[in-house]
Formats: sequence, structure tokens, C-alpha cells
Amino acid sequence: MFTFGLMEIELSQAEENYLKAIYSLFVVANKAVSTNKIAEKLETKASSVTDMVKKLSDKNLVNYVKYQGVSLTTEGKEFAIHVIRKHRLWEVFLVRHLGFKWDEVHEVAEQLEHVKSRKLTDGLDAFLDFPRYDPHGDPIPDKEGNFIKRNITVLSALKINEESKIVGVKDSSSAFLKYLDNAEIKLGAEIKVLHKESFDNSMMLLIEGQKISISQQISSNLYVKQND
Amino acid sequence: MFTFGLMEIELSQAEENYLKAIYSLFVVANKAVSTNKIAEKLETKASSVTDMVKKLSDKNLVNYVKYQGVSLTTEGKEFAIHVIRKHRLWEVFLVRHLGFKWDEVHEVAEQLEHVKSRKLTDGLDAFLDFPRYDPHGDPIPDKEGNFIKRNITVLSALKINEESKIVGVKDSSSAFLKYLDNAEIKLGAEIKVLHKESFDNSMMLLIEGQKISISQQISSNLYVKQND
DNA sequence: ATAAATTTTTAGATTTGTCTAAAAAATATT
DNA sequence: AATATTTTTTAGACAAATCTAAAAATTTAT
Ligand SMILES: [Mn+2]
Ligand SMILES: [Mn+2]
Ligand SMILES: [Mn+2]
Ligand SMILES: [Mn+2]
Repeated sequence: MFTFGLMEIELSQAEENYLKAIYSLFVVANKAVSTNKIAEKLETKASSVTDMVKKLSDKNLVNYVKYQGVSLTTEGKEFAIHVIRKHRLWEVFLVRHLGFKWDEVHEVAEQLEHVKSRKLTDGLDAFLDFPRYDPHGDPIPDKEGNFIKRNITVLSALKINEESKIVGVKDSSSAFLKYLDNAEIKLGAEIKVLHKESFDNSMMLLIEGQKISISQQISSNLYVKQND
Repeated sequence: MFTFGLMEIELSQAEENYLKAIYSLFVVANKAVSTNKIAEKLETKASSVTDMVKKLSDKNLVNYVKYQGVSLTTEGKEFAIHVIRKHRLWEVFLVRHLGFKWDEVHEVAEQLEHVKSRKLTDGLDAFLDFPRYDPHGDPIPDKEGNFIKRNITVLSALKINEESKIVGVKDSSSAFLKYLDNAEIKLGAEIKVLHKESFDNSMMLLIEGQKISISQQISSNLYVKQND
């Protein structure tokens, strides 16, 4: 339950990007994040990360012990989630109102997420009618920083005959998203696993009545929600 | 007739702000702009301006001769107008769709104007249905950089019994805009000059049927278009 | 338990944009 | 025309964010 309380301090774009990176790496690893991983994610050098992490630590936004990785403090997490909120709201706006495709929004949202104005963010949220998911199926934090934690699985983990709905993408690279567009695989599509090929782990699916085969590369990057 | 042609180079926010400042100072002065004036406008020091102006000169965006002031090159002007286009389009968006008042938009537009994406700018323009003026009555350049050059006068210059329409504000400070809101003076209002007080240069006006008196401070900061 | 490999940090440099204080040039005053 | 004032530029410093190369710590392999 975050309240985005003590956010008088203004962070630089670089600082915001670091917090966001640390947040998302922590979510998957579930333990303190290494400087190397952060460097890789932000396409920078580990030495730069060490410097920045020290600065964020001085500002009480991360917990950092030399050689032992980085994690976010409560306040750091609030900031990270707030930036993610802005990023995803802008993505919704771009797709819904400006004719962007879901593979075109990332770079622009990466810039827009750093614009500082409470009124802007909350106004945009209201204008969009408080969307709960972004174009890639990722949940959008509300103004208090709360967001839905869904019970999702990766498609490749489903067993034969299980039915589910596509709700998100793990990889949101332009290449993967374009592949999905081409194959007419959309979020919201109902699917059923017809067959799993043990040789290459490819899957035969029934998507909205259509029978198609997808490689493991694909199935392991699609999130599904199992029908109850 | 600008075509926004050679804009492969990416400018920093600081560079963009300098170009915009030089542009608007040049428009009023109509001659090379001094480093001091630029410093004042950008709330920085003249020595910083000298440094930046040298850099912009190296990039062929400004004409600069030591001790003789600064003017924009064709390319510099293109950039400046493009930033102004973005600034004003965002202002329209904020007022029309996010519930901002005209005195609240400037600071946020100041940030949004630096977001780099052709598709975003042109998409926003289309979404807003190609607005020709921003909330303060300033013309919005189109994607080619062309904009309406209107035949406007300052209200204080009108003579008794002349009729005209309020079309813009010279001062767009929050204080002035709030005063106008309070006095219910809006863009588009039809006015007639009833009387000019020679003692303090105040004016008695008929605005949309209402009789009101305004000081010269006010009348010299309102743009009007005379009825033909 | 040592040695080798990998990861992380430090040291020192660079770029961008800013500042203060001093020098130089331009402008105004006598 | 000489002097005083104002404007503009230069010189040197600093903070932010980055880099490379070297040192230190940790982890892995023998
Ligand atoms: Mn970003
Ligand atoms: Mn997304
Ligand atoms: Mn700006
Ligand atoms: Mn405006």
C-alpha cells in the first residue's frame, strides 16, 4: 500500500531510469541485484552503476552494501512504481489516441515517463478512464501505487487440453510484437493446447478457432491466464 | 516556407531552450540578440550564454560574431519553430483534454516540448484536429513550420469607439491570466472602446455587453484584432 | 586450500552545462 | 578625446553522468 507520500525531491532522468531498472530486475530475481545486471539492462558500464548506486544510497532510495548488490528502499520503490505508472499510461494514450502500434510505443514512453507533473499524470489517467493494463498486458499502478497482481503463467508451461487466455507478453521487443501481429496472435485471444512436440518443445494451439503451431521461443514469451 | 528538412541531429533540452529564447527575442527586437538578453530570458548568466552560443554556432544553428549578438540560421529557426510547435500543441492538449487552466499549462509544456518523436508530434496534431492557435491565442506552426501571421494590435492602441475582438495575450504569466479569468475577460470576446482616461491611460470598455474599466497595464498586454 | 576466473570497485579522465571573478571590448559621459 | 560605465568574453572551477584501465574482492575450479 504505497501512498507516494514524500516525493518532494526531484530525481534526474538517469536516477529514475536506474530505479526502474533495479525494480524490474528485483521483481524477477527476488534478491539483491548486481551492478553488472543493472549495467546490462541500462546498456552502461558496471563502474557507472557503482557510482550511481552510491548516490541513490545517499538519498535513501536504495540499500547498497559493497559487493552485495542493490535493493530498493520503500521510498525508492514508490518512485520506481510511479515512473512505471507514467510509462504505461503514456503507452495506452499513444495506442488508443495517436495511432501507435504496440511495438512503436516503448521509445517514446521512455521519454514521456520523465515528465514531472502530478496533475498531468492523474489527468491522463482520468482521460484514459483509469486503464488497468497497458498495451502489452502489464498492469498500471493507480495513483496510490497499487496494482493488480495477477495469477499468470507462461504459455509454454500449459499442459495438453488446458484452455486459457493470452493476457500479456514477456518479451516486448519490437521484433517479437511484430511476429505476433503477423501471426494474428492478440491479447485476449482464447487458446487451447492441442499438442506438445517433445522433440523441439513446439506447441500446436487452437487460437480463436484457428489451428497454429508455435515454437518454444514464442510460447515461453507469452503470458496466459488459465480459465477457471 | 520551412520544411523541417535536415533534422537528423538531436539537440539537448538546453540547446532547444536557447534556440527558442533566441527566436522569441529576435521576433520582438528584429535584430541580433545580446547575450545579456538571452541570459535574462533563460534565468542564467551571460557567461553561460556565450559558451552555449559558441556551441550552437559550431553546429550552424546560430550566427554569432563576438560582441555583436546572435541570430538564428535557417536551420536554427527551423528547430526553434519545431519546438514552439510542440509546446503549443501540448498546451492545447492539456487544456482541452486534461482539465488544465490556461495559466497552468506552461511549466508542463516546457517539459513536453522536448520529447523527440515525429510520429508523436504529428499524431498529437491530428488528434487535436490541427488546431491553429494555442490557449493563449498564439499561432501553432504546422508540420512544415508555417503559421499564420495575424494583423494584431495591442488593445491600448485602439481609439475611442473602435470595435475589435480579443485574440491573444502578450503577457502569459499565471498572475495576469488569473486576473483575466477573474474579470471574465476571455479570448474571442467582442469589445468596444468607450472612453480613454488621459490621466492614467485607463480604458472604459464594453466587453460582451458588460461595461468595465481596465488599467493600461492590462490593455497593453491584450492583443486584439480589429473588426473590418 | 590454492590458484584461476569473474565480478565489483576505485582512480582518473571526459563531456555537458553551469557558475564566479577577472579581463577585454564597447558604449556613454564629461 | 579621455575617462567612466556597462556589456561581453575568458579563465578556471564544479556537479552530473559517463567512460577506460587497474586494483580489490568474491566466486569457481582444481
Ligand atoms: Mn526512461
Ligand atoms: Mn508496456
Ligand atoms: Mn523547455
Ligand atoms: Mn502558449
